[in-house]
Order: sequence, then C-alpha cells, then structure tokens
Amino acid sequence: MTRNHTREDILAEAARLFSRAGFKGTSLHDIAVAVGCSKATLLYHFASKDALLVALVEPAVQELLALDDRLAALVGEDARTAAVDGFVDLVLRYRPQVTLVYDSLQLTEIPRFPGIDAVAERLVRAFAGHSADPVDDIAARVVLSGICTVVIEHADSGGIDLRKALTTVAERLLPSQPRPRQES
Amino acid sequence: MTRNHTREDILAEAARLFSRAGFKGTSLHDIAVAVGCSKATLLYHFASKDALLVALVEPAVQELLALDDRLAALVGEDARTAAVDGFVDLVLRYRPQVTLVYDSLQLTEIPRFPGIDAVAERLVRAFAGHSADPVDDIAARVVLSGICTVVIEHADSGGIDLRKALTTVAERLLPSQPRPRQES
DNA sequence: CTATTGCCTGACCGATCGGTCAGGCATACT
DNA sequence: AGTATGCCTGACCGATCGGTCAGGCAATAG
Repeated sequence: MTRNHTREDILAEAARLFSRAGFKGTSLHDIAVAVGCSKATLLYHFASKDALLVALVEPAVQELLALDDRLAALVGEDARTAAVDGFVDLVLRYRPQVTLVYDSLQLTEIPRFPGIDAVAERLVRAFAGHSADPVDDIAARVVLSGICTVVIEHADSGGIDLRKALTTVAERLLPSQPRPRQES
Repeated sequence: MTRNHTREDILAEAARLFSRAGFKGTSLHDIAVAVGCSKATLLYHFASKDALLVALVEPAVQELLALDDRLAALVGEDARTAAVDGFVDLVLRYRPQVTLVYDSLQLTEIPRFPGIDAVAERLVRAFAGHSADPVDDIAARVVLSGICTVVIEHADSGGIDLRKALTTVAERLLPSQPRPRQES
C-alpha cells in the first residue's frame, strides 16, 4: 500500500507543469501542491530540481540514442524513412518532455546530456538524405524542428492522424526529386 | 551628451540576455550589469520587467500586423509568396525577439498581444495556400515554426544565404503539385 | 541667484526561490 | 520486546527575485 507511487506522481506532475510554464517558471512548491505532498518530499525522492529534470528527460534521451544506433546500420532511402518515422514516433510519445527541452531550456540550461548534439546532427543528416546541398540541410532542419513545434502546439485541429500527416509532410519535402545517392 | 541612449542600451542588452537565457532566466540585475547602470535605472525607464518585455517585442508585432494587412489584399499564389517572403524577412530581422517569444514565453507568459493568435492563424492559412486538405495545414505549420527555430538556432553552418535557402525550402514543400485553387 | 526638470542611484522591502535538517510514523526484521 | 529502515514532514536557511523610495546630481529656465 505504501508503495513508491509517489515518485511516479512527482514525475508525472513535474512533466505537466514544466511543459506548461517552463522549468524556471515552475517552482518545487507548485509541483508539491499538484502532487499533494510536501516540498521536502520532492527533495527526498530527487536530489535537486535539476535531478528531477534529468530523471524526467532521461528515458526520452535513451530512446533517442537507441534510434541513433538503429539509424547507423541503415543507408540511403531506408535511413531517411526510418529517421522520419522513428523521430515522429518518439516525439509524439514523449510530447511533454519535448515541450520541456524545446521550450524551456534549449541553449540555456544545466543538464546537457553529453553527445546529444551530435545525435541531433546525425538525425539532421539522415533527414537530408546525406545530401551535400546546403539547401537540403536547411530543409531537414526546418522539418525536424517544425515537427517538434507542431507536436508541442497541436491541440487537435480536427481529428486527423497527426503521425501520418507529419510523415507525409516530411516525405513531401525531403526526398521528392530524384537525387543521386552519395556517401556512406 | 546625456541623451536617452540608456533606454536603447537597456533594450539591446535585454534582447540579448532574454534570447539567451529566457525571460524568467534573466534577472533585472543581470541586465543592469550588462548595461552598466543600476537596477533602479531599468525601472525608471520601464515600469516593470513585463513592460520591458513588451517594449522589446512590440515593434516586431507591429510589423507582423502590417504583414497581415498586406496579405489580406492578395489571393492565390501571390498571397503565399508574399506570406513566405514577408515572414522570412521579418523573422530574420527580429531574430532576438523571435527567440524570446518562441523559446521563453509561448504558452506561458504574461503580456499576450490581443489578436496575435488570429494573425498567426491567417499566416498559416496563407502558407497552406488556403487549401482545405488538413495535411497542407500541418505542412504549413511545420514550415512556419521550422523556419522560426532554424533562424533562432542557425549559427552560420557555411556561408550560405539563409534567406534564400528558407524561401526555397518553403516553396519546395508548400505548393509544388498542381492544386485546384479554392476560396479567396 | 533659485527653481524646475530629467536621469540616475543606494538602500531597502516583502515574497519566493531551491535546499537542509531533525524528527515523526509506520512497517519489517531479530 | 527493541530496533532498523523507508517514506514523509514542518520549520527553517541564505540567496535572489521584482519593485519602491528618498534623494543626489547635472542642465536648463526664470
């Protein structure tokens, strides 16, 4: 009965509040009230506010790293398709975390995961089909970040399948014209 | 000599710091130190921290409203082209402000400008070429927000013309296939 | 000269922040 | 029985937050 469901409650409420008001915009007091426990309890389960943030984002980061591994084994058209599908799926399943990282911290905050920038860069390359054209690179960045923001802001404008719409959009922009495959 | 260049200095430093650490992540003390004046001076020139933010964002909002007016007079292909070109230009010229609004506040903050959401929605419609296809709507949102984020994060990856690349990307995604024009 | 006005400041205020700590209260073990 | 362990808490701490206020210091006006 006195299970450790409190820890999970804290994570859930923190995700909700962080993604709504941002990391700095949410106090430990806010979270404690939402969970229904004391502020000291938060700091019993998590060493600090930063540690809470890390615990929240960590599984999403792990999945991103796993996607990165999967992508490393693929080339050409398969690589881009897997990148788009995998990324859209990941971003949809971890929406609050994406909101958090994308809105609140971005350049600014404390707990940068090591090597995550390199992963993001490889993802961009995969989106661009490893093209050498700088416009393709920009296109990949627009689509990647655009997907994030749309998922964050999407409040269900008509009951369309967001996953399918996003992958369709990505496919429409990224590869369409026949392009000589190059490198890797 | 004792001109009011202090006010402008405050605005410039506030834009710099806000866009780097976010609105809540930047204190009046930080700004005062950067400007080289006292915190009280900030609050002499601006009624509050919020008022400083509003003063900072206001010209960009005015230009966005002006773009909205210009767009209202156009239809069809002209409307979308003007929307893309105008938006890219605006976002490039007001990069710090865009960073601010996009990163720090978004859903959360205080000084929402009235009717700005409607303007953004009309801009999305223009990007979508007023298509009824929900996928076109999603595409427009991806491109619009993607452009914002890319401009924010772009640290000059090779000396390409970012303006031209962005408009090219937008044109590539948005209209390409022949599409029956519908509604004004 | 005095008076007014605009720009600026140090000192201070209450509120809130993240974080610490000693201890309460169960349950489980010996 | 005692005692160890896990979960939780109220009270408190120093730091920092946005904001106020009385006054100083030019320059200009009369």
